[in-house]
This record gives sequence, structure tokens and C-alpha cells, in this order.
Amino acid sequence: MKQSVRIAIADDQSIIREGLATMINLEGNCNVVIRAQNGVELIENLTNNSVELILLDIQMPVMGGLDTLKQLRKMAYSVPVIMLTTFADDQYMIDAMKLGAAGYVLKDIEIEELFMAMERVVHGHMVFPQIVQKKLIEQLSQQQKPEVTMKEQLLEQGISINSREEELLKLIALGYSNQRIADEVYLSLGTVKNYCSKLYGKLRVENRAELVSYLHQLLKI
Amino acid sequence: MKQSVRIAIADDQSIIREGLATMINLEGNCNVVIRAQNGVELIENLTNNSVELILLDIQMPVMGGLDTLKQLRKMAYSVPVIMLTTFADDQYMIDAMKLGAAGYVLKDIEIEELFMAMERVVHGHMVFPQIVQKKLIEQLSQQQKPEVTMKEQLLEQGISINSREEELLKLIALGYSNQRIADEVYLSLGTVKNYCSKLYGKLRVENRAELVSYLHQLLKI
DNA sequence: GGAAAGATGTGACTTTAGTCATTCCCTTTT
DNA sequence: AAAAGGGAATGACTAAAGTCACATCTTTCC
Repeated sequence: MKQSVRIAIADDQSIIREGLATMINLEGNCNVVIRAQNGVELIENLTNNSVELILLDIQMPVMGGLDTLKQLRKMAYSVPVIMLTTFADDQYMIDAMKLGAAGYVLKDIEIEELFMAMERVVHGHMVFPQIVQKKLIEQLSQQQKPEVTMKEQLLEQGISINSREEELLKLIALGYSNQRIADEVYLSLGTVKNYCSKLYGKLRVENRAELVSYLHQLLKI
Repeated sequence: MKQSVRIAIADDQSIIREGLATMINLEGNCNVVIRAQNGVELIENLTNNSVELILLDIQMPVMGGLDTLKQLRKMAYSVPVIMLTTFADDQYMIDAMKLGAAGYVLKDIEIEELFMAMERVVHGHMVFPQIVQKKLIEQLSQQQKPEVTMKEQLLEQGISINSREEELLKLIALGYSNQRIADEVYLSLGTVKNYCSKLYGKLRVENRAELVSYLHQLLKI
């Protein structure tokens, strides 16, 4: 690295934290100015010391790396962050990337590799394991949805419905008329009406339109 | 590059397309096997030829680079793609990244830089201009929403409504009854009914519930 | 076996939604 | 000033939604 870079390290394992700090300081053009045991400590210290790079352990008590990162983003703190971890967990990496981490480095790499990653990140690049790119594409192309059933969603609201009611709710949410629903599920018109009445009570709405609106809001469909 | 890499180039400017192809082929361990003038041509050729890397111009007629990229993702085509463009447009870069592009390279760079980017991308890395990281963080932290009015959304569907109709639509979408709407906007019950009828015709729905469903789907509210 | 609970159906009824032709009023246009 | 047009209202009507009490049948449970 060309210039002296002020660095913050947050890791609960003192061997790693102090070992890293020592090596980084010895490297000559770097300077570890903050050593924190967790995210809270890191953020407290950041208010008094400016740094150009943060090394952030993911597994920490009190406030983990991802939560810390999220907090930093909320504070509109734009210093690049390299996540440090023992585990090459895909989802961690992707979450870190989505939270705007600049890099993701495994703890078992050679110190020279870490220095290279740090140098690249300080210069504005991103350094992620190759696997992340592939996983990210998968996630983006799948546009994965949580896939929660209407029944489960309503249960979260303290409303329990049986499968027949769920079936009818789906059709009501589509804007179907009672007659059309009756034809669709082979029930009599009267029965469909009865179910509607019961559902209005359960879901605490006054009429069909309100129910449709409520369902769409709840289910984001 | 260590091994021979099969490459596809899509660019409507023949000077760039053929020039790049020639230089890449001369480089020794690369082989341009597809040369396309646009996205459609590229995708057609990909079905017959497998490649390990795609160079994709953003500005192309018939099917632009981003649309092509989107299409490739839909086809679950996972070959890394480097976007080529004359312009360092932030939004283009971010869109490209979100669509899973592996790299984004400006056309005015030195050929050696392109080769370096290609090598990194083939090995699974991402190569984006530094600015992207920052912009991406901004976008993720803002969670910016487009903020489009109902009127505009409907206009995109070829449906034009006046402000009174928009006002009523909003209330209908909330599940309000005609009487409640009438009270809310100081119109007579009959007038509200008349508006409803007119709107059902305009929005091509049969009844109130269907309208509510349609509006929620369209507006994602 | 018999009670209880749940699913479905019926009929009669009230309320709301939806349609349509027509009128009134106000503003803009010619 | 007359015509044209849009917004709002009215009344009369039909269709659909919604309520409710009650009946029927099956399954479940003690």
C-alpha cells in the first residue's frame, strides 16, 4: 500500500484481533487505530476516530458483524468494510454483499492474501470469493419468494382458517363472484355466501371489497 | 490466460466487434466463436455454441445489452458476462450488476485492461468500476421506491382517468363501500355508483371485488 | 351407541351494488 | 347568445351480496 491507512478491527477473539493488528502495523504503511471486541464497541469508537477501512468479524457476541454492518449503513457510514469469518457460508456472503460489504475474507487464508484484499478494497474494489457471484445470480434470477401460504400468514395475525376457507379466500382475492366460486369448487351459492359471512367475521372486515383489499395487503400478491 | 477460452462478442459496431475479436484471437489462448450484431443474434448462436465468456455491448439496436442479459438470466444461462459500453453511467452499472453481470468495462480502456478483466471474470471474480460499490450501497440503504401515481400506472395500461376518478379509485381500493365513499368526498350515493360503473368499463372488470384485486396487483400496494 | 362438532345446504329476507335513461347546472366554445 | 360538453344528481330498476335461522349429513370422540 502506498499511503498509511487507518484501520479498525472488530473481533471478539483477542488472539486474532491483536495478532492481526500487530501484523498490520508491522506492514509499515497501515495503522490499526481501533480494536473492538464487538460491534457496539466498534461503533462507539468510530465516532471519535476516523478510519479508512474496517475489518469486521461476523461471529461476535453482543452485536454480530452483519448487524453491525447494517447499523453502519443506517448511519450512512461509507467506509469500506471487509467481513472476516471462519466459515464460507454462501448466505452470509450474499447478505454481507447486499449490506454493502466491500469484501469477504476467510480467516484461514495467508496474511498476504488479506493484505492484497485490503489493498484492493481501499482502492474501491470488491473482494468476494468466486462462489458469491454464482450464488448472487441464482438469487437474482430466481427472485426467490418466501413461499408462505395464506393460511400461515393469517395465523400470524391470530386468525385460523381451515383448508376450505383458504380455498375460497384465494378465489375471493382474485375478484371472483359468489356464483363463479360456487361453480369452481362445486358448492351451492348459499354455502359460498355463508362462508363469506363467516370469513368477514374472522378477518374483521365489513364486506367483500374490504376483504380483497386486506388479503392483497397482507399477502403482497 | 492459462487455457483457451471460448468467447462470444455481441456489438453492433463492426469495427469494435471485429477489432476486438481479432485482438482476442491473436492473444493466443482465447477464441472468439460467436460474433453477433445484437442480443437476438447472440442468443440464437448460443444454443449451438457453448462459450465460457460473453462480451456484451449495452447500446445495441433490436435487443440491448441489459435486455439480453435479462433474457439470459431467464434462460438460467450462467456463463459470465462482461458489459461493454462507452458510457460510465452509474445506473447502467448497477442495473447490470443486479442482473448478474460479472463485469462492466468501458470501451475507452486499454486492451490490456480488458484482458485483465476478462481473466478475472473467467476465474469467477467480478470486475466493476469503483464507483459502483458506493452507488450500490446508496441504493440498498435508501431502499428507494419509484413513487408512481395510480393515474400514471393506469396510463401505462392505456387507461386514462381524471382526478375525480383517481380519488374514488383510491377509496375503492381500500375496500370502502359506496356510501362511505359518498360521505368521504361529498358526492351523492348515486353519483358514486355511476362513477363505479364507468370505472368498471374503463378498467375492464366486472365488479368491485375484481377492481380491488386488479388495482392491488397493478400498484403493488 | 349417542352426543358433539363440523361441513354443507335451503329459504326468506335485507342491504348493497350496479345499470341506465334522463335532468340540471355550470363552463367552455363557436 | 346558442351550442356543446362535463360533472353531478335522480329515480327506477335488476342483480348480487350479505344475514340468519334452521335442516341434513357425516365424522369424531367419549
